[in-house]
Amino acid sequence: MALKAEDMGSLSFMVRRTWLSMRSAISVELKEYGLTSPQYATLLIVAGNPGCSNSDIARKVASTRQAANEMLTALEGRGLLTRAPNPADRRTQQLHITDAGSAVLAGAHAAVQRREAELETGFTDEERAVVRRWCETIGDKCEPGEGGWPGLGV
Amino acid sequence: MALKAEDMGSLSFMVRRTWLSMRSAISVELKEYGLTSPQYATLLIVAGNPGCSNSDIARKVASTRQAANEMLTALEGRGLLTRAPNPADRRTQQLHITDAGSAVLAGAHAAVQRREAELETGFTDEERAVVRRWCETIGDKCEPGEGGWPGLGV
DNA sequence: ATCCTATTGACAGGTTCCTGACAATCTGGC
DNA sequence: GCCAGATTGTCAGGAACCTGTCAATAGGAT
Repeated sequence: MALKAEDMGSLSFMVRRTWLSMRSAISVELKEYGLTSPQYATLLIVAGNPGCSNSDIARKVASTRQAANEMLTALEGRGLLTRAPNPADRRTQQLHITDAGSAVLAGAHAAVQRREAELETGFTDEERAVVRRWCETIGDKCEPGEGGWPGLGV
Repeated sequence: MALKAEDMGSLSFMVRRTWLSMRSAISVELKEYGLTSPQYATLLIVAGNPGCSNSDIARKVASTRQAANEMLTALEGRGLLTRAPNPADRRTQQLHITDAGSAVLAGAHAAVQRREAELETGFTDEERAVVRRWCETIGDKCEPGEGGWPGLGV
């Protein structure tokens, strides 16, 4: 089935709108945990990658070191994660989630998983796989320079 | 093929990263037109919907009236679009793209279409259709209240 | 040992989003 | 005609992104 011209208004427009919609919907779920979508995602990454750095976070979400820094500063300020100097590299800080952070994340994660599962009902495993491959591939191609990402997973 | 648990870190995380990546890549293309991705998308909507309102823009991109207002204020300030009172509804303003806006948009659109076509190489028409339907459906389900969007197209 | 390039985290200022609130207006029900 | 609820655009303040810049550090080449 060929796509109509007007369906191709803009790919990035389509993705942006999907993101803004999901962010709003997920924010409703996260509100009771005092988190926003980006904060939740950041805690998820740190929990899954103990010892990772500010730059690692920025790379994983395809944002800037500055944006990651601000996010981490706020989460550290709330006691949800800690930053410690990396003895092996004095430029770098190592991130670890705190007990408080883990507790918040556990509840938030369940809520987000439930809501996202709802959103994706009606799609087959194959369709879901196509979407994931599309997102990963497109994201890779957007990266400046060679090679891919450190993986789609958090 | 069943998806692995770790592939399901978070759907919204995946979409967010795709958006941030595309935004960055498209910004490179738009730079010479003095536009950002959101500005480009807004001009595209106004060009395709002469007379639409601030709230129409907000709905079409799934953002807030305030966000749309700020975007439009900036574009109006640069002479790329105009706002005029709507004689049929004194609450509402009608948006129209200017000649300067159309000129900028024409060049920008060609550049974005080219780059987005590059990004999507390697995907079949069917796969592209799956992604579009996924985005539209997910976005619809995120909307509070009943019914769908005013359409995916701009 | 020196030097160059790259990387890191942070600062400053700007853009793009948000929530909450408000006044003006519209619309439908009574 | 009146009124209640909804809609619109805007204000104010905050969160999440960005670019450009800088100092400190790492690592490889010489």
